[in-house]
Order: sequence, then structure tokens, then C-alpha cells
Amino acid sequence: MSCPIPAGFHALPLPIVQLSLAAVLKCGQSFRWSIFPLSSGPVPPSHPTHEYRLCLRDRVVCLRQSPDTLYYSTVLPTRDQHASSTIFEEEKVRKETLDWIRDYFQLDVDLLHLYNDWSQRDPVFKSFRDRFEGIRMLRQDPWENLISFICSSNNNISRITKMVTSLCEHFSPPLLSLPPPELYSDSSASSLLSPPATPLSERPLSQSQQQEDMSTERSLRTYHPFPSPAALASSSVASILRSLGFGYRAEYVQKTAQMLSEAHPPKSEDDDSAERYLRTLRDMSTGEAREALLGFMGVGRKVADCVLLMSLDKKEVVPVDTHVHQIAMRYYGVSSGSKARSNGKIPMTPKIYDQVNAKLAEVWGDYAGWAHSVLFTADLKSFSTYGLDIPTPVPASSVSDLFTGLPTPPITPSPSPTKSRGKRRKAAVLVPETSISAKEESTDEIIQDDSSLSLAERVKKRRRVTILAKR
DNA sequence: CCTCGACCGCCT
DNA sequence: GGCGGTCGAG
Repeated sequence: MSCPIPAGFHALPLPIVQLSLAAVLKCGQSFRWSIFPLSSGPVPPSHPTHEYRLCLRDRVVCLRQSPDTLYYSTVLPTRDQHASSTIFEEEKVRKETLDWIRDYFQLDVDLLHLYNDWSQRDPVFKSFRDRFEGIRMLRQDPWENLISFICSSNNNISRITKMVTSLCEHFSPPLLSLPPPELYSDSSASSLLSPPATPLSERPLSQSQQQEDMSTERSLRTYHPFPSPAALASSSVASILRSLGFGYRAEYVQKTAQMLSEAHPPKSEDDDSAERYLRTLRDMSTGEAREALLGFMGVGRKVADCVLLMSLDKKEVVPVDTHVHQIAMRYYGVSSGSKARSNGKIPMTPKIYDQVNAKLAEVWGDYAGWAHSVLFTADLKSFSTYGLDIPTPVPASSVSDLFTGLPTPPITPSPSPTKSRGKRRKAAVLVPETSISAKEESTDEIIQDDSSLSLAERVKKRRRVTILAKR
């Protein structure tokens, strides 16, 4: 039994092994997708189970997915009351959205090929690949990506999502409103065959239609684009963000926005030169782009690497967090750095960061950052904590469980730290005997001339010098 | 250079 | 106490 195309949607043939929306849109790359279940009960395996929506600058993109097809539709804001869109215009809009989808999901990249390559390179990857199909890197907007990950420090996906949502609602005007998609079970079983009546065509909603929904539908949801740099740049923003629960990240977000929009001021009302500047980092080397990012407030190595990987096309970059560090020590022969805290945790020093980064880049190759994303998503803790619902044939309760039965490297205790404060060290501290390959520093041309640097880059010049001196 | 504590807020 | 860190002082 095949799945009929939902009303208002268009079909793009796409095997689930190439893209799993359920995994990718909730694994902590983007924090702005709305997710709606399409049924309160069981759904035929050939049918989409959820609808996913994202508000862009000028439209809301809606997606559904079955095992072999991606369904997409576009909702535009209300235009002129009397304007009725022509078939030609609708087709243009559809194509724009399709182009956006291809770019955003980087559909030109053959994920199956990558999975095969990683499996060949790495038995660890091979052992769990089947449980986490279709996990690929999004190509996000750099500005949104940067701000979102400034918010991510010392934080969890759940709260980051709330903060980003709040950011959009408070600093960006509403684009349009929509009711949630109709549930399969809301109407008769026939709804399975001809899904929703919700206005999800390329046709703009009529004003009256929106107003009517506004008064009758309590669950109507309003969509806001991501705010512009200028909207977050004023100094008053910081205190507002504080009151919105951003904590110490409030200053980071506002300062970064200010740095960016002062260095790249809008020439006109509708100019986005600051955002355009960030996009130019795609054309720079990884090293150059990283230095530029490190200049912003609240951006350290980890956040910079996330942005490099997730929106600046630096596919080889592997962001290192505590989870990745643990895994690298346990399975990839990276040393613990010989120092453990009294609570058993290993501090993440710049040196360790580079070691982990270099090792995983070596193991996974050109697309190491993409492989990292699969591994990170595979971290069950994220799943259980944030309610992700990716089907996993083998239930596991921790990352370690994912690797049971592997040809894991031999494990030996690491040498006792000189000052262990009498505390027992945890198993996670154990490291394999495998020798750690000397890190091969990658690439990285260095900018010498100050005058060529943006304001953002100059502000943290001291840090830059420090970091550059390491190379 | 490197190490360390503080930092918001929300959750266990 | 912990969290997919970063900053600034020592």
C-alpha cells in the first residue's frame, strides 16, 4: 500500500537512508523546527507520522516523510486581499522551496556512500550504523546557527529550544499563523487516504481565513522568522534577554549582534549585510573562518566548530564536547589528559580538545564532522532526555550500550593522577593502550594584517594571538 | 601559556 | 549537583 500525496503537498522521492527528519530535526542542530504528530494512534508504516515546520524569512516550509518520499509544502503570508496567485506563481514558489530543501538538507551529498566509507574506516561506526540511518548535516543559516549555539553553552536542547523560540517571538515580527495539522484520527479513517484540510498549499491564506482561525482556533500557532542582527544589537536587548531567562548568555547574544551589525551596518532598511558577511566565511579556509568566529562574544572553540560544521560547509570539523570526549577516550584511544577532577570528571582543556578533534578527523576522514553527528545523535541520553522517537531496534540506555560486542580497543587503567584527592576514578577514565597518534595540525592560514580584520575579529585580538601562537 | 572558578537558570 | 562552554583573572 502506497501513501497518497497529502493535500497541498508535493512529493520528492527520497529514501529514508538518505534523510531521517525525525532524527535530524531533533538532534540538536537546529532548534527552531516545530514538530506535530499526525495521529494519536498507530499509523500505517507507509504513512508520515509527523509534520515538521520551519519559518523562513518569507514563508513557512512544511514537511512530512514516508519511508521513500519527502512531502513538502509552502505557506506564504497574506498578501494583497484581492490578489489571487496564478498557477505560474504557485509553481515558482514551489520551486523556490524545493531549491531551499535541496540546499538545506544538502541532498547532493550521498549519505549512503558516506556511511559505507565510515564503516570501512571504522569498525566502531559500522557496529551501530544500522540503528541510526539518515542522519546528515544540515546546511543552516550562519547567523541563526551562531546565535543558537551561543545559547547552547552549559545548556540542554530543551531549554535552548525554548530560548530560541522566545528570541524569535520577542525580536521578530510575526509572519503568519497556522493551525496545527489535522490528526488522522480527527476525521474518519478516510483521512488517511486524503489527508489534511489545513491550508498548506502554495496559496496565501486569505485575510478573513486567518482572522477566522484566530478567533475560533485556540491552538493557532504564530510563526516568527529568526530576528535580524540589527534587531538584537541594541544594548537594551541584553536586559530583556535576561528577563527572558537567558542567564549569562544574554550579554553574549546582544554583544555579538552589536559587533556584527556595527562592523557590517545595514545600508538600507532591508539590507542584511551582516548576515551576508557571515555567509562569506563559507569561502574562507577552516582556520580563517574559525578565527573570525572566535572574535565574537560567547564564542569559544566548541561553538565556533559547531558553526563551522553546521552552516559554513566545513564538513571535516569535529566539535568536541564532553560526550564526544568520553567516546574518544573509550573507543578511539585518546588519552584522558592525565588529570581528573575530584568528582571524576575530566576537564576539557584546549590540548585535549585538539587531540580528540585530530584523532576523530583522522579516523573518519573528509566528512568527519558529519560522522560525528551520527555518533552524537546515537547518544541515547539525548534521546531519552528529550523524548526523541527514532526507532531503535536495539534498546540501549547509554552510549556505551551502543557499542556492546564491538572490537573495542584493549582497556587499561590510566596512570593515577598525581593528586587524585583520594577519590576513586570512574570507568570512563579508562583508556586503551593504543598509542595516540601525534596530532597533525590542519591547514590554517593566518591573517597578519589588522586592517583586514572586522571589528568582531579585533575585539578579541588578544585571544586570537593566543590561539594563533599555538599553531 | 595554562589552570581555575564564576556564571544563569532549570532539571534530577 | 549537573548541563553539548566561555570569560577573565591568576
